[in-house]
Amino acid sequence: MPVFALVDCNNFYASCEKLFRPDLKNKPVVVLSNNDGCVVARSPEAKALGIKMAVPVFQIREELDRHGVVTFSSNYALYADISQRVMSILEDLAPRVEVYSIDEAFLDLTGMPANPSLEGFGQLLRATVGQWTGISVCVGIAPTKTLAKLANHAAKAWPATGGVVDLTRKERQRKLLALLPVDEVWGIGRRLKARLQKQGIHTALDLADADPHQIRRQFSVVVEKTVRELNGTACLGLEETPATKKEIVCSRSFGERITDFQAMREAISEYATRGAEKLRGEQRTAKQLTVFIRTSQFNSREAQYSNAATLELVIPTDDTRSLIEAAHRGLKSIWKDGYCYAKGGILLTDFYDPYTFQPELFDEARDNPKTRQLMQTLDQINQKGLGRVFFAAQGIQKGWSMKRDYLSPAYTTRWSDLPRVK
DNA sequence: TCTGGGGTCCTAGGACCC
DNA sequence: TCTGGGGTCCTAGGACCC
Repeated sequence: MPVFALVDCNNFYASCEKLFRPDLKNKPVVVLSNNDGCVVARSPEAKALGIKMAVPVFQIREELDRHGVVTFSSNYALYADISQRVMSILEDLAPRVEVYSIDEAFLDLTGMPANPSLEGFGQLLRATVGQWTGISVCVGIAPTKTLAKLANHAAKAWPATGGVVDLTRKERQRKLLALLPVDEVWGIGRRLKARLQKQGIHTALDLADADPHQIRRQFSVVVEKTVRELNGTACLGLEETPATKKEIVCSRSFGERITDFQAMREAISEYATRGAEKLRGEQRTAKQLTVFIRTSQFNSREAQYSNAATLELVIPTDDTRSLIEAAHRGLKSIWKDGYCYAKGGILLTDFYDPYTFQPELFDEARDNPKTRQLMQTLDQINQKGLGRVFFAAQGIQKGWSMKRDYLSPAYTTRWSDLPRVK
């Protein structure tokens, strides 16, 4: 029987911020999304105050102030760095690891001796990660990934479990499933919940007991697999090597609304540049680029407009200049004056390996060793942080760039920001 | 005034082919 | 009168995840 463990960091972003601020111990802390828009992480103290996940900040500003909640803008570089430390500890302790997201990993514990118990092993993971990084994690153990997710949920919800739940036994599985609403199940979101409820399926156990064939007919193979996984049949395996990306998106809400073409052109150039960097990081080239712009979907009093243009490049490329140029052409074709734009971005698709693309006979091949060298040099300079080199099209003023009013220092990635011990 | 960003997978329907 | 059927590829849209 396969055995999976899901290790999930508790309140990850909020915990990262607290690591370097001992003065915030026992204080409520929240972390905001890009642009300081919504709440995306809460410390236990903030949860206890009843602050909800994903709520727009402007709606609870007064509440945050009243309770002295400390707010942080997302500091992605910091979280990624801490995440790496946690993951490398897991990789040392477990035979096979799938890094599933910035704050969770699946482990394959199949064949692991039951002595010390699986639960004991879970405790070892918790203790080691806690001691070496200061991040607290919970562990769920079960014969399928979907059940391991639920076990982890239980470990978080009930402190009496000591942060580890072993759900390898059938009776325990059914006992837990009966307690959980169906939308706690991995893969069941808002829409599916509503549709399932119409059929009298309310708890995770109801879903486990549904007929898989009928579920497939009425919903999809995905939901069918979920039903089987809830019954202990593993349909999803451990994926150690990350699948190669099929698309890359760079998109942001603007700090201030954009109304003039020149500013939008700068923003789109910036996204095309970021996209090209990501592409080179993945060692891929792209043959398609989509530009999109939109007004705010939340403001019903403003005139609404949203549009996208997809361009085919002559040859697949990772050259920032070609991608900026294509993005400009696309933007020009969809731009309309007179709207207050709230968001824009680019999407790269149709990927190839560099060097392996066969151009058509008359394609003009701009992709040559010199371009490649130029881009490499550019990336190296920017990685070293020697004062960023950038394209004039990206602009200098950047009134549209995102709001990050409560950003913490780069404690772990910038020398000048290292925390001091007095 | 102020509402995230980056992904994946599946399905249905149309175009096209033999 | 009666106008195939099956396969593949593409795209748009829906749903979900963290």
